[in-house]
Amino acid sequence: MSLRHAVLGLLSEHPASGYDLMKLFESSLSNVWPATQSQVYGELGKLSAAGLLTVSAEGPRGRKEYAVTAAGRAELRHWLVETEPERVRRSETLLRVFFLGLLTPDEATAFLAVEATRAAQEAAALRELEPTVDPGANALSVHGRLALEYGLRLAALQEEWARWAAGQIAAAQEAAS
Amino acid sequence: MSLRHAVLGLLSEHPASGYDLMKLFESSLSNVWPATQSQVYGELGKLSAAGLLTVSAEGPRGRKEYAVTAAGRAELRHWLVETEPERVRRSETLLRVFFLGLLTPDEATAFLAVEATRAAQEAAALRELEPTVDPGANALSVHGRLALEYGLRLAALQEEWARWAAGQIAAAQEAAS
DNA sequence: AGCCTACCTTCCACCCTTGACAGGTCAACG
DNA sequence: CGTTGACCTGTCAAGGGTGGAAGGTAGGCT
Repeated sequence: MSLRHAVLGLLSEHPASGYDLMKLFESSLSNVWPATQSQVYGELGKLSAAGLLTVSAEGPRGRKEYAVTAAGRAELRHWLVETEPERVRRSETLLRVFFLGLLTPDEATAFLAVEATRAAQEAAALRELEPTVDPGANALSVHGRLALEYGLRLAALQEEWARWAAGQIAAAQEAAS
Repeated sequence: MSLRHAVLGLLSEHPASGYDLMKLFESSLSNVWPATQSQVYGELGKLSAAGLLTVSAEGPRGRKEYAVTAAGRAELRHWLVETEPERVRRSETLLRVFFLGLLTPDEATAFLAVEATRAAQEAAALRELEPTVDPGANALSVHGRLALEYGLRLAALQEEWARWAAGQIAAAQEAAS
């Protein structure tokens, strides 16, 4: 349901083709809302059928450039201001944590260790992304920095938590013996 | 794809009916992996057809109690030890953050303020859940505590981040004027 | 005895997401 | 001139998640 708004939002900066949008998704937005190409093209079709987008230009290879209409901007604004974001937290990792008791303590701590290093790697990857986000570039990147910071903090949290949890398991093991 | 493992995991503690499972989901697991009743019953059917579960007892109102088979335990273990958890981070809130530039600074900070109070409320709700998780009760609750701690830390992170982000926007606004 | 509530299962229709496939065109380089 | 690679759009099947509706039974309370 939010993909449509992601597309509207990206196009509100400047008109683009489906192909362009895919690149935008891959570069910046993929971390918060991944999308496949079939989804993007499908959504462009639906949005223009609904009058929220128009084909603003046609290029070389059948390229169609879409631009947001007034109705599209209104919808985007409506979404941002008057609707509540849906928060479904579904974490396969945490689901596994619930069942860690089915493993031996060693296996469980190993799992958490993997989790910790993974979080560290992700933090490193995000830090490499940091200079990419040029402060003055466009309005999107300004707020992209905020999202990036969130990602960094989250990765740090995950690493610390995983280490702490491994410690908890080790402590419980000692208490039992 | 993980719902099947959530069901297997819950049943590995003790046998239960679909109705029982729904209550378990609502009480503990819903925070990390929500499920609807249609999903649960469907999954029970598929799992017993696949031989990972058996009907261990039949009760009053057509109640069927399912128990994990040896194959089911093997599958559960396989999932825990030999497969990688899927990590798709899809956050509608962060998606909106990317497009906060379409709002006035005041509207944007208001959005973040809502986010901060929401995180605080969630933390409070989780803290109320804390005594529910009895340390010695069952193997599941031991690790449930770990998941709960994660939730608490995450909520704290979200609140702090939202306040920080609001500050960033205010600072940018001042710099511009 | 009768009713209400909790118990308990099952089916269906819709949407989003994924992944794969299909197909076509322009530009540049050797 | 021919091939390669980047560009560009589109369709389809399958699967998971959501929400709602339907339908029926046991136990307890008045």
